[in-house]
Amino acid sequence: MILYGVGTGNDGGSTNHISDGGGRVALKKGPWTAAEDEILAAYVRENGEGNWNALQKHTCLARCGKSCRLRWANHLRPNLKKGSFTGDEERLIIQLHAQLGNKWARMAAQLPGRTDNEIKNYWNTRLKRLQRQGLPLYPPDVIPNHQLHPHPQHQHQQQNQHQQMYFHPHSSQPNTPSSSPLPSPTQLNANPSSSFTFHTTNASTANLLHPLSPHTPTTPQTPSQLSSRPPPQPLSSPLSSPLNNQYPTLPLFNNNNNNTNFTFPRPPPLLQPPSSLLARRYNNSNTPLNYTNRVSTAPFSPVSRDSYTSFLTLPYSSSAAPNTQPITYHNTNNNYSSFSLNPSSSSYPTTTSFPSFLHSHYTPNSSSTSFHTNPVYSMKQDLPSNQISQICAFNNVNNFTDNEKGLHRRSISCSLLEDVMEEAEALDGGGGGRPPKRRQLTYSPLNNHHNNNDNDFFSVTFGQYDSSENICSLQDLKPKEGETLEMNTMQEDIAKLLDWGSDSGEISNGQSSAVTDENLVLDVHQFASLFPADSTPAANDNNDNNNFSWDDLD
DNA sequence: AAATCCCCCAACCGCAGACAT
DNA sequence: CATGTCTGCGGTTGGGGGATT
Repeated sequence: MILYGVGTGNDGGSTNHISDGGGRVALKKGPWTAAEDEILAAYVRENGEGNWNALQKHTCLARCGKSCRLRWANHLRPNLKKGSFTGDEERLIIQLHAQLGNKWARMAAQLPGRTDNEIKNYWNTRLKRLQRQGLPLYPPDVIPNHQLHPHPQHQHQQQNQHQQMYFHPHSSQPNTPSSSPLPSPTQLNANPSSSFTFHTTNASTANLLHPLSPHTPTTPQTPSQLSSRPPPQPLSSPLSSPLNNQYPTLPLFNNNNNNTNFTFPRPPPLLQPPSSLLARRYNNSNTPLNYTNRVSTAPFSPVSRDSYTSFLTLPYSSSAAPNTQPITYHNTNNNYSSFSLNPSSSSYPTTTSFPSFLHSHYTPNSSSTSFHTNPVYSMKQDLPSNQISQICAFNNVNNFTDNEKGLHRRSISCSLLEDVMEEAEALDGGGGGRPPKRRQLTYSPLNNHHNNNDNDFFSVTFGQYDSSENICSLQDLKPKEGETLEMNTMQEDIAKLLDWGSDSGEISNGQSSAVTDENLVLDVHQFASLFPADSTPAANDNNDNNNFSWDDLD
């Protein structure tokens, strides 16, 4: 293993050293650079999520696996929403916190595009503010779960939470809509195609609250949980028995009305299970990932993931793409959800279902390219660094032929269908213990990568896009047998550029997602140094094709 | 203008569970 | 079954930057 000395310590980041066989690898800590983001994003596109430690081993990225996972999950993965929480989201967070407590990951599962870290930060900030103001954490209508159902094993924790929740209960103001720190309980957007509506009618509340949300923690979420957790409760009020504390009734902000509708964007259904179920064990070997030991694509592969989330995250995809063919959502008798997928190509999520932030920059065009001149640079001014990679990927897609796009779509369709089938198996099998191993589809155009780079969609994250001979694949960043000398040189270059980027290109405050123009350009140039333009004719082909060129960055 | 306070948020750390060997 | 590894989660920290003094 080659030691990449990328951590200089003078960029705000520090280094760790881990033992790696015969040598020690300097692992960088601290803020991420745009160059590192690109490497990470390219790797995930190529190999899917998981194997975070392998990432460190097989790329030039001198980051520990945990750091990579965090960076991907919080900043780079597709369809992340950025910016402040909306009123609806804030309401939902409060509601979920009352129900779940500090289960940030579960809360994040209910808030498409939001990360647990975001929610946690939001809540902690809010907590401090309300404590300082002496206001209660919850509106009077929201009764925290643990207050409804104290459990002996958690009394200590509950007591602490109680103290948090009502820091100065006697000084709190009445939570009128104007005085409450919480958003007023106005009706949310009740687009029937993209929202749930809660009819919180007394005793039936729990039965509505709970089953409607496939990710509600007391609902079995995974096949393994199906067997290990109690089945959904029958249609009776949880209040009917003091022993039944599983499904609390939550008045949902307005108990003046016995029939209050509460609507919020529908969370992704079971098709987007907790990553803890699916992201595990992609590759436990120390050998470089390849296409034979890779786990099937959906839903964590870069291909399926993009389409998957944009496709299924209805509140966003539907608004961004009114013409997108609908998928039918079934709330089945057993309170689990399923989808009906139209296997026809017309129902496949095309670029029209891309996140809205892309639409301002990216115009789907079946025959030619768009925003190809300085795709990264031109986008960056409006987008945080975590979206740059997506732009690049979409940019790439737009450079492919219709045939290639067709292959791409079929691949994703296979992935989606694969998931549906798998989910059906899981639900049907019930009680089967562990979820079945994810099927490895026998055909996927992605499996042709090692044979034909022309189909290498997502490996082309940076560099030139339409030259089949010079595609800058992440594969090229991996040490290959017989390429030791060359790769060493490349890795040294990367190490240098990262080191150098740390010294000069990275913004000083370490807020890695806020990449400055200079920083980004420098980072791109750093990559340009790895892929000399003179070896890639297309790179200099700054002409009719509008192909990306390093020269364009100047 | 300088100092201080506070908010925000990215990233790290430790722990626990799942899984492989 | 024991052990090691990997991953995810929740708690915490620390720096940047705006607001306030």
